[in-house]
Amino acid sequence: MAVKKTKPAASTEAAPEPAGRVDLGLLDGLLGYRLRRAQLAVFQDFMTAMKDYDLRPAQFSVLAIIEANPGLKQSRVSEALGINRANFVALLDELEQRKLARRAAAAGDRRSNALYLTPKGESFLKEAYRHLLQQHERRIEAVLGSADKHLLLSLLDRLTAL
Amino acid sequence: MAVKKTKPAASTEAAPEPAGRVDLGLLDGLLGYRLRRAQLAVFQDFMTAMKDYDLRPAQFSVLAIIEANPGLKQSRVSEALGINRANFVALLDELEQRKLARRAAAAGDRRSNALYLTPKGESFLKEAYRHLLQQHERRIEAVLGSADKHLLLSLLDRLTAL
DNA sequence: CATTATTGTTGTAGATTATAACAATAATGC
DNA sequence: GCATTATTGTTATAATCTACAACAATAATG
Repeated sequence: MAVKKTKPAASTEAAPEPAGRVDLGLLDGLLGYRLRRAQLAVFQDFMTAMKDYDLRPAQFSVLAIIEANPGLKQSRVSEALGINRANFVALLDELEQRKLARRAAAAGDRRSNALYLTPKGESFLKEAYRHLLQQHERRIEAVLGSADKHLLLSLLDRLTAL
Repeated sequence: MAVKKTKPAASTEAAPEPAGRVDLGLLDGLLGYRLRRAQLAVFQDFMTAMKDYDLRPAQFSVLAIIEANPGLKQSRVSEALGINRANFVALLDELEQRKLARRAAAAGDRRSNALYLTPKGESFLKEAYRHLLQQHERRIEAVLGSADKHLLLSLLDRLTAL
C-alpha cells in the first residue's frame, strides 16, 4: 500500500517524535484543571506521609472532627465532611475495628450514635498529626512559605463558597 | 438503666442539639483539606455549567489537549493528562462514538493512533468553552477577581511541583 | 395516637483508578 | 539479518468512591 514511499527525506529536519512538551491549550486557563492537579499532588504527598499509619485523608478527617467535637452524632459528622451517611458507615466501622473511634449511645435519642475517640485513637491522631506536620506540611511550606500558604488558604475558602 | 434521671434541667440553658457549627479541629490548618473542598466546589460548578453539553471535566480535558496538539499519539495524550492508558481507551471510545474525536493511523508507527478532533468536535469544543467562560469562569471571577485568580493559579502551580 | 421525619444500615449501581496480561508492532544488540 | 526487548492499544479485573433506594427502629408532630 505504499505507506513508505522511497523515503521521508525529512522536510525540515522533522523532529522524530518526542516533540517536546504538550500544549495544554484551553486547559491552561481553567482554574478547575490547575486546582485538580495541585490537589492530587498534595493528596499524594499526604498519603506518602501517612503510609506508615495506614491512614487515608478521609479517615484522618473523621478522626479530626470527632476529636474536636466529642459526642457529636454520627449523622452530623458525616454531614460536616460532606460524606454520604450511607458511605460513612463502613468508614466508621473500620475506625472502630481498629479501636480508634467508638460508637456510644446518644443521650436522649436511641436512634443516634454519639462518636468518640478511644484513648488509643487520641494518641494515634496526635502522633499522626505530629508526623504530618514534620513531613507533609513541611514540604508544602518549603515551596510556598508560610505567608503564601495562608494567602492560598483564604483564596481557596472564597472558592468553596461558590 | 437510668439514662434520663429526673430531668436534665439544663445546666446553662443547654442548647438542645443543633449546637451551632462543627469545629474542624486539626483539619482547619491542613492545606489538603481546604484544597479538596475548593476543588469539589469548582468541579461541581463546572459540571453544572456543562450539563447541557454532557461533558465531564475529564472529557473536556481530552478534547482540549487534542485540539491544541492535533495528531498527538494516544499514549501521549493520556500521559499528559495523567490518565492511565488502559482507562483512556473507554474515555476516547465515547468521544469517538459521539463523533467529537477520531483515531487515525500514525505516520511511521502502525501500533499508534494519532488523535484528531472532527469538525464537529472542533465547533463543539469551541461552543462549550465559550459557555464555560460565560457561566463557570464568570462565577469564579465574581468571587476572586481577575488579579486574585491569577495569583491563585501561580500558587497552585507551585504545589503541583511538590 | 396516627402520621410524618430522622437515623443508622444494607444493598446496589455507576464512576474512577490501578494492575496484569496479550497481540501487534517497533527498536535494539549482536 | 535476526533474536530479544520495549512500546502501544486493548481487554479484563479488582479496589475504591460516590450516589440512591429501601428498611427497621425511633423520634417528632398535629
